[in-house]
Amino acid sequence: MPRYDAKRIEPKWQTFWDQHQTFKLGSIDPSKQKLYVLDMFPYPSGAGLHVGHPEGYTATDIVCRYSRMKGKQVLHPMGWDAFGLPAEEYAIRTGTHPAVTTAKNIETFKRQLKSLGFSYDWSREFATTDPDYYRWTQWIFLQLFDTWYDAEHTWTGPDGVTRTGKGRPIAELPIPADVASQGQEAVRRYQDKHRLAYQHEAPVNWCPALGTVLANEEVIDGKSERGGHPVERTPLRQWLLRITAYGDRLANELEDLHWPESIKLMQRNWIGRSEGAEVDFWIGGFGREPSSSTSSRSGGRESPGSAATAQLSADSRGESNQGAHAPRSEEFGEWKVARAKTGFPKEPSNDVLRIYTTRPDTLFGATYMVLSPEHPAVDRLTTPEQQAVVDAYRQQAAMKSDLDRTDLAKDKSGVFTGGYAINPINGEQVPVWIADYVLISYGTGAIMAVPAHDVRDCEFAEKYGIPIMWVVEPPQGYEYSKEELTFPLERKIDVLYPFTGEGKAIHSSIYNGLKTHVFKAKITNDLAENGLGRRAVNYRLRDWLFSRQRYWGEPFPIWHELDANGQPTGLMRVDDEASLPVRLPEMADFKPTGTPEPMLSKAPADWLCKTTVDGVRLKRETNTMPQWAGSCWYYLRFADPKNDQQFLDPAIEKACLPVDLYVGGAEHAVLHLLYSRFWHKVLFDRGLVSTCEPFQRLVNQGMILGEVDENGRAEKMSKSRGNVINPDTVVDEFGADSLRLYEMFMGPLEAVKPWSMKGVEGVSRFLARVWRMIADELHEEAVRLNPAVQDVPPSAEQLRVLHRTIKAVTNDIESLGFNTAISRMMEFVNEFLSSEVRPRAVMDPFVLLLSPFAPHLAEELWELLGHTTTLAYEPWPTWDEQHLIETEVEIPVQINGKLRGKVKVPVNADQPTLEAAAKSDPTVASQLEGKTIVKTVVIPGRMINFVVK
RNA sequence: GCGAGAGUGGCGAAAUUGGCAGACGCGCUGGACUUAGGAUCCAGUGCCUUAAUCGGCGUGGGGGUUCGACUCCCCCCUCUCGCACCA
Repeated sequence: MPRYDAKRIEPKWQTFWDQHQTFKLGSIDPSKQKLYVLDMFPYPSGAGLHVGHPEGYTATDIVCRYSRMKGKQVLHPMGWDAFGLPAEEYAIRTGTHPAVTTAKNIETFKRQLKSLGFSYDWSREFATTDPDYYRWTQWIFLQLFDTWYDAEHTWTGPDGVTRTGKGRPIAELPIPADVASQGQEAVRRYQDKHRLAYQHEAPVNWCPALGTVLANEEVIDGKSERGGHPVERTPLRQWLLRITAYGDRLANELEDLHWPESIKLMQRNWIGRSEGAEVDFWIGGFGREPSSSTSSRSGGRESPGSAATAQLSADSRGESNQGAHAPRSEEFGEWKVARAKTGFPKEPSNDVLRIYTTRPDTLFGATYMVLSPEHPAVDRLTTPEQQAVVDAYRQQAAMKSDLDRTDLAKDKSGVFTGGYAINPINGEQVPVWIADYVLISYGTGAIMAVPAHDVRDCEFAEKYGIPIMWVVEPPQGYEYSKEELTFPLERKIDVLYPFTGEGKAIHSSIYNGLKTHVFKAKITNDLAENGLGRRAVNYRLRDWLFSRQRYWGEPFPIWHELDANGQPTGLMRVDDEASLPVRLPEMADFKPTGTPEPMLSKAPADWLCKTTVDGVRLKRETNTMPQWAGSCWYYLRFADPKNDQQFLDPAIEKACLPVDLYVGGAEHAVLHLLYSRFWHKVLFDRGLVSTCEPFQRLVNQGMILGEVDENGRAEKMSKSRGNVINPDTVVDEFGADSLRLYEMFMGPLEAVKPWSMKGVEGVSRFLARVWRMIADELHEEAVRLNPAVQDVPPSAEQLRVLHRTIKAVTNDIESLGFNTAISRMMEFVNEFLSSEVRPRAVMDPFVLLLSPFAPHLAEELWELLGHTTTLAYEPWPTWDEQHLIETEVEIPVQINGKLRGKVKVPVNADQPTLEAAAKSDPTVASQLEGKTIVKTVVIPGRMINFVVK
């Protein structure tokens, strides 16, 4: 009994909290302050809890327990992100239904979390796989399906900021007259094209072994992240969510969030907004008069500023080709005149190639164009002579995954289509190539190539002997250093390299001499005025591929209409709200179909098909949603988890949201955290939530590495390295309080830190010392107070130590500096263990300070100190500066900035007193001997410095 | 390559606005109590020098600002993370 015994104490209090529902949050009182503290809920894997989980969970638990004692209403829930591939993979191997595996894993996780004493309100627990939850996931999908993005709509948000662009009900989508005139079906198809949730056919990463498409981030080096199976590119009709519509708002509204700058930056980069211009290059009725070849051009390589480039000035080049292509030049002139009248069309017409560029100021340097191999104009442009190579190249490109295509270690490749286009700014003919370094999914899928001022274009032009034309003069003093030729990676281009910076325009006709940024604005304007171009914004962000061919995910609440032959018409119906959830059908066979046909296509016919009352045959959508769907909105449901009338009561939403503190790993920086923000904004636009952003403050806990090895290095924990620490064994050996305290004591929450079992022992010893400070360890039979704990008034020094500790611990918790908070409590204990008398008036508040960190031990000691209720809602101790005042302080004495001694002086000693005291110090005196004091710097109560010669 | 962050004892780490570098813990050394110690307690512990003081050197390296720099400025090195043909 006498020793500190976590095994006895911890289950006792865990049972107590359960039975008393100590941490259940009832209805919210709007007059009291609320605090919503959220952990990223775990995927309940078969491996059980990892020591990384309790790191963030302990941090939030400390904040919650502290905040409750400060009188706040704390919402602190926990649940399970339980859909996903691992359970389904396990089902394929063993035949165990994913629901069974999932339930078992949740049970393990819950037992483990409970054993750590976290103060979750377990009455709010749910899993994303619960039909009562995914019912509303499906419902939110229907909201996305029912929404279109009105990019013109201007409105003012709750923050007073005026924004442009808002999601609106599809019923409010204006239908163009020509569509409306074609009847109801045309209108429906038009609407379907504008929904935030839409279907689109595109090449995707298809993994036959896993039987599903994968997101780009789930594919590594052309193989699946899970299992290392090959991934193919296959065009498939898939569901996409129009996240790109929200690109601007997702980027801009990061600004005011209390998030780590690195995460904000990652999101901005991921969204990748760029500004530039779209420009139409004229191709006319191409194919009639293929140009002889590029060799007719002055195909030599020019160096910057050489005579060769001057000779290729816009005018002379125009003339040199005049003869060979006179008819086309005339037509071009006519086209240009027409364009000036009609303006720049919304969609590119068939007689142009529309390109996107961020450097319209380099238009005069465009010596060729590149289309992505999938570009629809390739067929029209390709000449008969080039048809074979073009076809071969396109086929080869189609086989490559995105990752293969973007692999920098590979050479650039491409083929000439035989076709030419005319540069609208100078009437020059430029050859049109196809190359897979141009992606169909970005911009317009076509570029103007300016090898003099773009690294990639330069490499390509070098390889294929395409002329290079300098149109930007680098600023004075710019050095054409050879090293900058390095691209990609270690490969050198040793002839010429591009200048990609800003400078002054050359060889650019009337624009010569303009600075880059001025030129950009001016030419964009000029192009727009002549209907040849327009300002444009692009994003690296792609629409979110939202469907998977797995079983273990949310079914879509969507039906496809079938025609008389049983073929889909492309028209859809939705399940009405009352019929949700669309439950997963029971299935016995989890083997992948082996084709891109979704698993659910093997579902029973009564689930798959039905006929409407008006006789239309319908077939269910058989894709399921990705795992991210459930985690996109779980933080909302926690506020109102049992509501079976709506996904979230608006009054409760206003009272509980947004999340005030969100803690989790940085690995979700551009996935979950971006997807959630997107959904939240859609829900906001549709009036379903009242804030623009879901997570006010975000903190990323740092990864916990394995123990430092003999080389002084620490590596990631992994099964293969055999350095994984199981929280269960730590709890078993040292107790939950020790594990919690250790994980907080290791270092700053956000830092990457190595594990140390010795360190756990250390904090465990500290807790034993706390126990000994208050409990009587010498008494063998019963738990008793240590005789040193007495009902006597504390000394001034004891009060000083107490109040210093209260102040430090309070401030440290506020700033999430848990490691230093713990060290302050250690100092307190070191102090009082050597004290014969430990006044109860000092021990009581100390136990309260300790309670957020080591709640089991604290409750036990609180009881031992004679209290009869839980300390969970005891007022947090406050400090009084009065007690912190010291009468005497030790002041460092420096000579020329070097510490030479220390003197004790009264705290309010004036400068002369201080100087005299300092000079009386023997060491200082001897150092000053024979020297002149030139200056004396005194910071009262801080330090004194003699400057001597 | 681009972007972000970080380099402090043997190890994990502390250090308000520039003001005593190394709090706290681990480890180590010596001692006490012990049949025993992986329990507990006491003392010491940045490095060099010293019997001990004194002294000298110390926050990745080099320069600078200042009475005074882990902290601010410039250059360089190393490590970690993220992105990686987005025109």
